[in-house]
Amino acid sequence: MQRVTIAQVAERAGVSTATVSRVLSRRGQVSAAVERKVRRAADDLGYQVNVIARALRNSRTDTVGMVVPSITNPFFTSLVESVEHALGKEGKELFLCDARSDPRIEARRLASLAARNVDGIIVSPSHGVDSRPAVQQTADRLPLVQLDRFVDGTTTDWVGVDDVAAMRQVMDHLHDGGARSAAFIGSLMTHSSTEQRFAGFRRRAEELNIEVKPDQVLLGDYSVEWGEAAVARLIAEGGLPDALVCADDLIALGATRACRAHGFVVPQQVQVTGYDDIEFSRLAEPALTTVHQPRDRIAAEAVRLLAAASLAKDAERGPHARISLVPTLVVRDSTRATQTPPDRI
Amino acid sequence: MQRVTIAQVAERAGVSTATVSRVLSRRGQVSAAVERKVRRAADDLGYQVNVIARALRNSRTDTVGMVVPSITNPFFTSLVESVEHALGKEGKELFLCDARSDPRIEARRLASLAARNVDGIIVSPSHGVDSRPAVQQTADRLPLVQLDRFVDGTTTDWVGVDDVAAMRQVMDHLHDGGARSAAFIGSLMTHSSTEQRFAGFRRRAEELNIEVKPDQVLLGDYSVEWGEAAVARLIAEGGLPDALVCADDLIALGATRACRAHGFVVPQQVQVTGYDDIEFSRLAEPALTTVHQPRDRIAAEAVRLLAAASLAKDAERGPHARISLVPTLVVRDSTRATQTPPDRI
DNA sequence: CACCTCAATGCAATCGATTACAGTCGAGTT
DNA sequence: AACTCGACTGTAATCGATTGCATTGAGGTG
Repeated sequence: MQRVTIAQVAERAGVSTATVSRVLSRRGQVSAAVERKVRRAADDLGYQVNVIARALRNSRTDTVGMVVPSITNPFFTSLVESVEHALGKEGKELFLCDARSDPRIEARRLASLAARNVDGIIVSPSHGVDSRPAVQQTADRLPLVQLDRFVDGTTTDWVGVDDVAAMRQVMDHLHDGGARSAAFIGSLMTHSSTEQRFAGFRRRAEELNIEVKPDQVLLGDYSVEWGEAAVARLIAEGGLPDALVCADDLIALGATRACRAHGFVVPQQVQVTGYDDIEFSRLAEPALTTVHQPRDRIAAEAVRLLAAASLAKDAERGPHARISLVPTLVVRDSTRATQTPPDRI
Repeated sequence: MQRVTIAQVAERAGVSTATVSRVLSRRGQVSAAVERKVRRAADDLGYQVNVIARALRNSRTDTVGMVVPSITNPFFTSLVESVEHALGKEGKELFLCDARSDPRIEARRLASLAARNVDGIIVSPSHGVDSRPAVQQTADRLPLVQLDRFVDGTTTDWVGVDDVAAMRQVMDHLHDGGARSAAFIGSLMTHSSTEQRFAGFRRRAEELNIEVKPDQVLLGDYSVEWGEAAVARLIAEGGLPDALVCADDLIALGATRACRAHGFVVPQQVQVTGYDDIEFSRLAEPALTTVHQPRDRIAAEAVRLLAAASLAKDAERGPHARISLVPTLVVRDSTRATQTPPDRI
């Protein structure tokens, strides 16, 4: 159970700990003969560096921390996977934390990551406002990149997609399919992502002359249940519009399900769109039209930014980057294809 | 950017580092006046312990490592969430790793966790045989609990569900619904979970006199795609049996989808069952009948075992525990309820 | 042959927090 | 008054790996 230390390897090889360290970390000059002896001894004893001790000395851990609002949301899960993959190429590891969509838990996680001397942090903040203190404070102490969502009024690097451009594509597509009225189902405006998506939705709706009744903008949270509840409410309060634009796929899946449960045919009577392109969106009945986020690109950019920030020490930190990538619309069966003759033109 | 150390706090408070440490870690006697001074100084400077240094000294990190085959599989994701929750109550944190279903990556992760001095490891091994060396080796060095799946021939603690009992429930239910023949769609027999589930399936099928054609046992992997492919193959090779018993929900979702795509009505013409009860199983069309795993219980037991193992030092490690919990069948719409008169009796 | 250079190696300090041990001091005992 | 006890506090060692500086010695130069 007790671990093998560098001192034991040194003794066995008949050299000093300094030499062992030089061999094992490939720094400094060591004669071939000694190198062989040391490696031999290390292998025999099954030596493994103590990452903790090394980290203390080097104040580098080769570990990046990541905090997401919810690990059960498939979008974040696959984002995490992409990030881990990107980090792997740099020989770094990922320390993943779930904030349970609670800014207080999020703050604890961030503090804990900082205390662990991670080399940098990637965070998708849980709340557009309440997450600010913790995020800003953490960003002051070490490299930090916000992903997908961002906190209002913070100055850190950010990588995400252009929600407004995405919504323009969605609306154009729905319009092509004959939609003349639409509802928006999102989360409370406490996430930048909902804000942006709603802004894009509203602007393009106006331009295309698609009607959006004030009481058909429903805000809850990112969950299947909320999608179901929102549709139930719409139906109870006067019926469905031509299209339901949802701020994420979970909501859209719930919405679709509720439509069908209430006897509405998707997409003939109501078109439904999602956002994120999680795996299950393709399995729904009907398969969901949604916005595909380029997760690998997002992850790669985030990792690149972190690496850059680690190099540029304190003083010389330049202005922060805001990288927004262009997402693509994935047309499936929950909307009407352009070819389909619209119902009422 | 540079961190505040205990020495700076000590200087500011006009005491020694020892005293500061005693105050901050609530150990040893310190007069009220001094305590106040120290806390004051610590707050003023925004002191935060350096977890790395503490870990080096104490050789405890209050961190548990967890390795799962795939973080994109919703079952594991929710298991992770449960574990994190259970650990939180003990003031411990979770370091999560994804093995990408590859025993080699898994081995690297395990080694890396050990090098980081985690206090214990929870692993759901990727492979029933190839994972052995790494798992056993790691278990020899620190407390380790296997979750859900386990590796053949290892002697470590394990927590999971009684797959055989679960399959008995599944088969009884299908039989009640009139099934007289069935196919099994699972992963290759490289996971203990598939093995156990198949064993339970086969045994109960015999007892109930349900026909299982040898070529209707299809083994692939835990994925939606495989479920789809397997059904396509069954149809091509002579048609579907009365029931499709799937080793997990992803497979079942794919299978259901394929059935419908080929014009088979579920559950009237084919009954389908899953395993795990992931969230999306309830959203499928039709909603999936599946086996619910008591994730919170599993997680709690695992955490308890780890804590126990950490206490009992080396020598006195008793025999290893194998805890199997009883899962429950969740009947939804992809099978025929008992009441429904079977088609052909 | 005296002296210099440079590769190879060892010594010891260092990272930051914890803690065994020792010293100080005031109050209580005899 | 001398002594004991215990509450506080400080000194310094410790965890394990890394690294600046010093040392050694072989080979080269004038």
